[in-house]
Amino acid sequence: MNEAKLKFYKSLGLKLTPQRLAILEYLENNRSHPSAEDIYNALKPHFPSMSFATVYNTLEVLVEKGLVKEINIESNKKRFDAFTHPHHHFFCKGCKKIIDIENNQNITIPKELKDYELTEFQVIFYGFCPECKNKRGKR
Amino acid sequence: MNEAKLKFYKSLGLKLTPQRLAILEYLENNRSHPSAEDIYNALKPHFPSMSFATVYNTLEVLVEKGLVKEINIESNKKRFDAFTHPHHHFFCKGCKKIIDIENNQNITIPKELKDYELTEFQVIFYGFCPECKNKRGKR
DNA sequence: CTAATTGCAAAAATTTTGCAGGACT
DNA sequence: AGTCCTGCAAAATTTTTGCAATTAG
Repeated sequence: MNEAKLKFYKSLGLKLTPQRLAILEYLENNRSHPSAEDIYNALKPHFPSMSFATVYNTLEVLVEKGLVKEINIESNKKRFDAFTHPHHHFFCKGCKKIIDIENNQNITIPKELKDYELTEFQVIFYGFCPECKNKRGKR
Repeated sequence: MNEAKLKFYKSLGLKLTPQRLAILEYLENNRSHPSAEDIYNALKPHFPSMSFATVYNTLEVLVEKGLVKEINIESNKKRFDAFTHPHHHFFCKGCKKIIDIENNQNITIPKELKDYELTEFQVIFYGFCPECKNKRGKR
């Protein structure tokens, strides 16, 4: 991670512990939208003493600071995304893969939300990726 | 529940136990997108012996048969919706309320999904409902 | 009558919490 | 040095499972 980024993180009041940096870096280099467990498993070899609590604590802080987004698509499992520009997602119902969709979508703000405060929206596409589509065969 | 509906449910090969009927009816008369626990709590007074397993089993069957949809918006909690026509949702980050959005949205199918099987999509709007908006005050 | 469904209790999966010791600034 | 962070273990939350007893068709 470069100097500028380090400074930026410090400016948010974050202590830059090795574990925290590793989690951030892992997320930034990884567009697979990993779960807390994925992150834990990936980093465990490098930080044998690291605990789940640290992963969860760190993710919570990163989400608070807006550096990471929480994705709730897969049932009962949070997944995390360090790509924070507005974008959409495709969820494969077979292998649970999530891919980023960067198309612009022309969303109409519903009149029902007139008196609401709207902070963001996203489109989620569901279906089967090419591999899973083939595995299930024709129907 | 009327005759025609009962016949329809039977035609799907579903045994119509009192618990199952109560769950279905509760969902059909309720657009709050309840969780399994909400359903359990609502029906407990009428079926003191009913267990969580029954609620979960029933919901699973109803989802399989396409009578109910599972909604994964709130982190780590499944919610259920008997309104199965395609529609969108608003999620209040304050009180966790989910409301239906029935606007048509002109979604562009992304070219990234060319070789994918697309089964459905939905737009999720996030923000604060009028009550929660006021509670948090201006910022 | 038979297979499907229920209820119970235990287990699984994921996330949260309290606290003591340790590390970052 | 002081505060924030880590690691551990226990708890909390939600969902799933195994199995014996019951019930709908």
